[in-house]
Amino acid sequence: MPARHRRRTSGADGESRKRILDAAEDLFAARGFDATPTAAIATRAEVPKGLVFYYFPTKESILTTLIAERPSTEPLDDVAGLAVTGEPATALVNLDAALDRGGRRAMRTILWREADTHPAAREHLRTLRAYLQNVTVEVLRASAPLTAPARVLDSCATAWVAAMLSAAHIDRFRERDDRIEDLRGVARVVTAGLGALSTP
Amino acid sequence: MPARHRRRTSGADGESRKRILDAAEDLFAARGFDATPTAAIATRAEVPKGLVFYYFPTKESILTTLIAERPSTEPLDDVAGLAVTGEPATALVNLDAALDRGGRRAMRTILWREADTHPAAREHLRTLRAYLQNVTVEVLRASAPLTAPARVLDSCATAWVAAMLSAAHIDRFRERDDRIEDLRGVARVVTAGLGALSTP
Amino acid sequence: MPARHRRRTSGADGESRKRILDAAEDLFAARGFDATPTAAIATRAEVPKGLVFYYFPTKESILTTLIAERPSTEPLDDVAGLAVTGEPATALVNLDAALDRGGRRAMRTILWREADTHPAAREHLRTLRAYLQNVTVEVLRASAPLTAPARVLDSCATAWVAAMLSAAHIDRFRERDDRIEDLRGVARVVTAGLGALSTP
Amino acid sequence: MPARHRRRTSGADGESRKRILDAAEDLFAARGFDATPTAAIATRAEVPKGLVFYYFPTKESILTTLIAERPSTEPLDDVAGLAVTGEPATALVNLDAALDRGGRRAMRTILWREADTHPAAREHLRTLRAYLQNVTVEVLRASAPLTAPARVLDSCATAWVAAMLSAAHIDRFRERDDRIEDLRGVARVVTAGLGALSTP
DNA sequence: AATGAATGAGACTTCATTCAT
DNA sequence: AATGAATGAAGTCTCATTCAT
Repeated sequence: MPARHRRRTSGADGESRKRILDAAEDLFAARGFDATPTAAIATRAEVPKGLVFYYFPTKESILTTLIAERPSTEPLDDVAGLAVTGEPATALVNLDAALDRGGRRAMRTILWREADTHPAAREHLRTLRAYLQNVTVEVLRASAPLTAPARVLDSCATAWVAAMLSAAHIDRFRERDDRIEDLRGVARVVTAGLGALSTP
Repeated sequence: MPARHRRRTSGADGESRKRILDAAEDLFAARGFDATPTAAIATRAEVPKGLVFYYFPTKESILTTLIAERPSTEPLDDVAGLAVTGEPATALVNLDAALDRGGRRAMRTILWREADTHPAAREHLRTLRAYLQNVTVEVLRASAPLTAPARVLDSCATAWVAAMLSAAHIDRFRERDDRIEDLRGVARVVTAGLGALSTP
Repeated sequence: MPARHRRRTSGADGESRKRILDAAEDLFAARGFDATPTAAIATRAEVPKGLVFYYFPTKESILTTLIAERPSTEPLDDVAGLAVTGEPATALVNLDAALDRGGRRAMRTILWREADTHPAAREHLRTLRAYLQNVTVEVLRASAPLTAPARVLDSCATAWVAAMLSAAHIDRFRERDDRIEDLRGVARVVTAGLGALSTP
Repeated sequence: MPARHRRRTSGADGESRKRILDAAEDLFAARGFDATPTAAIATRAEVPKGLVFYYFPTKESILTTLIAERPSTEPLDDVAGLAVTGEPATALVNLDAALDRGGRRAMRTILWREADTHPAAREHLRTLRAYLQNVTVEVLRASAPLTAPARVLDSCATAWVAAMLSAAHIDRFRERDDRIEDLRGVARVVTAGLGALSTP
């Protein structure tokens, strides 16, 4: 006997809509988009099946909405605050922590998994990468004592972004502590490299 | 009008089996496992639908077989040969090229996409990562003129592996040339860092 | 040209579900469970194929539901009323007629055919047999003038139940009239035996 | 890797044929005809799949052959020997034992299960029933001291055949000992009835 | 705005049977 | 006489989506 959904007096408007998106985010991340039936989304959201299609014309549009409305990383409002003058390595690690704090783990999983198939995800990823690169350059510039050529700064940022993304995505099955320890080491190497390639 | 398959008298042995695996590899990489119907595999392999299940009891087992039989990266038989004494940055870039040459791009795409859902893929990825880390350490040791503490070498390798994987996987939608240019820069930073953190 | 089903707005509640069970009952009885495609059930029920699985998650569950919901024999509400004092043979024949009237022929066919393979059917059959045995004992006790030892009554009931089941199941391919004629003879023998083994 | 069947030097001719029939008999009895794939028959017979169709043009013909060649009950060669003058009840129980000894349990299971769908099985069952009826009459006539009218003898035989078939088929899920105990009781009732309805 | 029965295309898989060797 | 790869029709089941209420 299917659990009747008592006519939800829709506390705040759009309450159901949010529940649907929440459910979809969880399920898409856990099983993948293709392997998630809309019926499962409705069940987990505790709304009737029909309501899903009332809010979203297609299953695809649930994904699109998720990508559009739920940032994988909140824009950092105080990049300068992350800098630690004279200790760029610490600053980099801070940056990773701040980004990790701000974002939605599930959304990142979804974005990468679906990037091959859904242009919106691909596009989002491109933007994200560029943003990370810029922020990293900023943090390094504000923290490193020396002047480095733009190209060197860029390469350092590329290395660090790769390390962060690797830790978050590729190494997502490893223990969190191990990943952070690895990141510290990489930060040291990158900033040492930055120092060596800068003019005093 | 369905293309009748004239009874293919198994020209070479295992010919059909190979065709099926080839087709699956291509399609899984292009659309993802879930989005690839077994019928599409049969069509692309130019074998009748039933034959797919003659060789592989389930769709899942096609994926498992692919992961077991088709290495994402051939083991490098001459790691030492990649070293360039005194020029570790060049050596690193060589390493990336060698790995890229040896492996199957499609398999890598598949492995990462399905890692969340298929344990076999996850396991394979773990092994791959460890292998890359080891090889990178070897190459650096053989190329760098100075003695670096093990921890530093490890961190450098971690950084480089992250860069290679990033370039191959995360940045797979960018132009190939751009990615290689980026890798060169990262190699320079990493080796500079290695030098700075080593004892002369 | 596939018969489009105009969207049947569930006239009476559970209407479609009943149609599906009806169709399944007929077809399972006629061809057997294994030989009945779910598509045939849908066609006969005049519902779209998908609806069958909306109501029943698996084909097996259609059978289980049938066994659970559709009695092969209605419980007799007036056993005493079947008794004919002094004429136990007549009473026995009455009993058979009453049971035959109350029950669903198709369900019995299904139950016996699937008993080897479906535990639910086997269990149901066991219960049915015990019920028939009890009812027969009651009818005999109420109709026979003499006092018979419990063991004798039991054996008479066993004989009669065997005869009824044989007539209904094993001899189901013979003419109905022949079977009834046979039953009358058996009733006479059994009650004569009962008389002979009773104390006056 | 499929178990290669070493080219059986076909010890006695028809060895494979027998193995196939044996396997089919077991499997049809256990799972039913429809639920038994020809591949399973080949596997259990330890012959290659193709060989099944070398000996039998269709799956159906395996069943037909089984029914034609493998009697569910061997014809009793010494019916008279079963009689026990003056103790018809004992004689009846002897008869059941003799029949049970002679026959193939599996074949009986198959025959009843497939009777609804396969005419050959139905026909065989009809013949079997008639045979049992005749033999029972013979045994009773040879054992009972009194002369009974033919109709009474017939009814007694019908009752006994029903009891035997019930015990063998309908009660096949009960304990064997219980069934035999029941049969003894029924034999007593039937012979008592026979006595009561006979003229001295 | 909300609901859940209804719909049918299509997915994976099974299997009797064929046939070149 | 024997073999096992090949074939395709058909079966069970899933699911996005529609729609009357």
